[in-house]
Amino acid sequence: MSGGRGAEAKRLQMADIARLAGVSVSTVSRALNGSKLVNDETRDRIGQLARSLNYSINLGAQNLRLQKNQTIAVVVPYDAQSRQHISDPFFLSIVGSIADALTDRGYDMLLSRVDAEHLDSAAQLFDSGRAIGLVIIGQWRHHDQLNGLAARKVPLVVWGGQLPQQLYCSVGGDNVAGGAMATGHLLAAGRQRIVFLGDAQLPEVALRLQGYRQALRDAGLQPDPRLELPVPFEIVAAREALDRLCANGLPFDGVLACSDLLALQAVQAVRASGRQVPRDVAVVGYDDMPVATYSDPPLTTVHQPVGLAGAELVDALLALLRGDLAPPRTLPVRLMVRDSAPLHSA
Amino acid sequence: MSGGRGAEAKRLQMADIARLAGVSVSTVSRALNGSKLVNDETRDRIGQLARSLNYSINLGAQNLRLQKNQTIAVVVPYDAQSRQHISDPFFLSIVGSIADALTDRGYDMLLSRVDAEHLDSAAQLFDSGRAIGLVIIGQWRHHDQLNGLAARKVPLVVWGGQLPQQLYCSVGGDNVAGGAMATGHLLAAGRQRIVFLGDAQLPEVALRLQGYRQALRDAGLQPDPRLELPVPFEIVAAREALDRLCANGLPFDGVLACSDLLALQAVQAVRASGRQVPRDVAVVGYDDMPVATYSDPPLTTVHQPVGLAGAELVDALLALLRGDLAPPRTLPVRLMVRDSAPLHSA
DNA sequence: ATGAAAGCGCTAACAC
DNA sequence: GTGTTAGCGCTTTCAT
Repeated sequence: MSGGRGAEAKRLQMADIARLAGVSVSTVSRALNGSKLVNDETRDRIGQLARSLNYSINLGAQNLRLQKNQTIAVVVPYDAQSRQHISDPFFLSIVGSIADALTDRGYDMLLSRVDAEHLDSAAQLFDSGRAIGLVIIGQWRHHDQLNGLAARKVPLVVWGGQLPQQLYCSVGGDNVAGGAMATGHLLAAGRQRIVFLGDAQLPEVALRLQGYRQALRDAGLQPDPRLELPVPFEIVAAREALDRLCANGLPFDGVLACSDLLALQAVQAVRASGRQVPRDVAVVGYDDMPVATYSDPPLTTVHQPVGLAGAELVDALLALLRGDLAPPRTLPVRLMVRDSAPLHSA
Repeated sequence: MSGGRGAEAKRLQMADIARLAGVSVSTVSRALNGSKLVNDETRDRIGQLARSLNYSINLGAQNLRLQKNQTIAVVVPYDAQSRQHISDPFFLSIVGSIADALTDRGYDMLLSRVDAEHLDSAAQLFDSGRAIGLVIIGQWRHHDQLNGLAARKVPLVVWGGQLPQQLYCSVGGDNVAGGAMATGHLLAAGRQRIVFLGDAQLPEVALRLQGYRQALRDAGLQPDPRLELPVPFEIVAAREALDRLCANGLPFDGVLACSDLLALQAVQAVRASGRQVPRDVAVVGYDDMPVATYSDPPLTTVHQPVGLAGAELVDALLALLRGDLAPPRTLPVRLMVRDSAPLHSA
């Protein structure tokens, strides 16, 4: 044990059970694994004994011997520069969803954080045999690193957008459709100058931006680069950028934000500049986290299928591990229309 | 294209590196562990080789040999009856906080879900050597089971309330103070008939209820049992209970809810019954999740030190593992006053 | 400075 | 049916 001398009794092992039961270790092993080869009476007796002593087969040893392992690593990257912690409700929800899916399927989940600039360091979890596969939450700026891992045959699945030249399996919401849908809604509500909030260096955001631009063009409008604001996910910095936007006099009457929290910051910034939501500026969020339904105003937002996400990610990874093909998967999103951007403004 | 045939490529191991480097496994082992006994040149050469082949020491085998393990299990109980998943933002946040603390200290985190009615089944993670210690989120209805584990010397720390006759180490917010603080605030705001929302079978809730009652008595009021509503954490069922409360004609002008989401359900139920918040009914929440600052109205709520929680839980567990004493710890909470229950009503 | 060999706790041939 | 034995991939005496 790494620590724990203290009150710690030496851990019980199979040999102890064997001695107490008056049989050999093999018999105990067989008994505890429910082998038919062992006498019913003996098996029961050994089972009882083990249970009464809270003995449980050492999984480390068992895995080593059996060359198996049921652990999947779930990797939540963090921003090393801002020392940012896991906090965005969306990441946390998706972790919960994956935890449920893995539990249902009988796998263990190792939750791991890695520097977003070195996503490929996550491979160490696989190389060391710590986990048999990886679920990585987000591509961040390192599509290339993920491709590198896939080229090395590291079994991984990534929550994120589907990109050209992609060697790994991604599962994500339909970001292009989401961006287009949200923008289309704002346009239908009569908004013409729509701000896009999000760092397009992140693939998911880039795809949403693409949908946004397409929707504008479809409406005969020319995207205005000044309205595309590369705010970070980090809330405080985002707010500052928003305040600058509101202060600089550039007119806008709609906002499409790449997360609900970002959208709510936009609401506050707009209000701080003396305008109203949705009257003067309609705001659309992204993710549809619980906060969106309770906020003031409730957010029109693009719903991401978080509940499904865990199962899809896990099933794709398990397919990969079986040697099956796991094509990237784009999950449907839908627009939840609420008061921050109603269809018919008052 | 999602590459990845099955587990084809036989995993690299130390013997392979040894062969390629023309040395013995012992030397490779020493080299990779930075032993001074091996020639500098050889060590570097082996290091390079290993790195270039993405070889990483098999941790399962290493742990078995070294009798060590750096894995902590974090257990998030779930309600088996309602098949409820990890969803309350508070649980998710605290998991994030623990993940950060464990990462900082160099431990791995195994995220595990167990049936809340069988918390003691979490011990299996320890008995099987899967983890060297447990962090359990919440006592639920099974203080007794947790005591049982502690009596068995299972190294565990529990997020929850401090109870009499407690054999295990708990870390939690000051629930009595939180309940009293919130109630005192409502009283100071002139509210007299305050509903308490929460299932007092859960120790944390029971302690908050105790604080609530005490605050009432301190104000010369007699707690009215009809105002103590044992709503579940589960949102839909809670809402139904709230609607019934609003319908049954029992007058009340304040609400203390045991989570922010519960508080927001209360807001909606009150509004659905034709009354206003906070004018007719002031509402106080618990936890101070992000939703509380953005909601309509922003919630007055008891702030729990989630950021601290992870570090406190982990440090307590590590102390236990060192054989040190880990006394239960009650963390300070504070009231965040916002519009759902202002001090001075309009 | 390096190698051979024993063994961590377990399972699975292969005996009997 | 049950015991004996040989490893799973690694570290570490103990030799050299």
